Amino acid sequence: MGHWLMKSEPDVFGIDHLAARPGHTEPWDGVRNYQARNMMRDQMQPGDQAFFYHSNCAEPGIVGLMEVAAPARPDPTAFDPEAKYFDPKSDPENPRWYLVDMRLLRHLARKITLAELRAYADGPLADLPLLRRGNRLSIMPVTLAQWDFILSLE
DNA sequence: GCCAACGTTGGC
DNA sequence: GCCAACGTTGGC
Repeated sequence: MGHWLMKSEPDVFGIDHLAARPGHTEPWDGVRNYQARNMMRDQMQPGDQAFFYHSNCAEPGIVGLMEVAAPARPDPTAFDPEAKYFDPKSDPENPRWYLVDMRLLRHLARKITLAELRAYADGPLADLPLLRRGNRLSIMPVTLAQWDFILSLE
């Protein structure tokens, strides 16, 4: 089973938005980065778990746990001229963008902030992409050791 | 709001 | 294939 970290801006789609969805499940659409797409399309499997990370907000951090609810599929918003993330170069016959459906497992008992994670950047979290300078990946792999360590902070 | 870092685009 | 220009991300 794989482990991941997925960013979302709480003002746009935060953990409470996910909690309010039917089945606590939502298509993780709008990802328009090839590295992130490749991870969703090629590596993420149903049952994989992911941290829900709030980005671009006053206190960024991990706020919940999710699981992959269904295998990757083409992102339909790429085909919709009305959609914010419409991409005319994505052809339904040869889709450019993919998504996975994510289900909320639970909120964390407390937010584990980016500042707190940084305290371990020279230790157990040395290789966590989130802590690398200039990191902009919205989806990234987390090793089992990193996963367990972060959860132990809760 | 600022701005560093990064990915993408497109001219050549 | 190079690389400058541009747009976006995201912490602060």
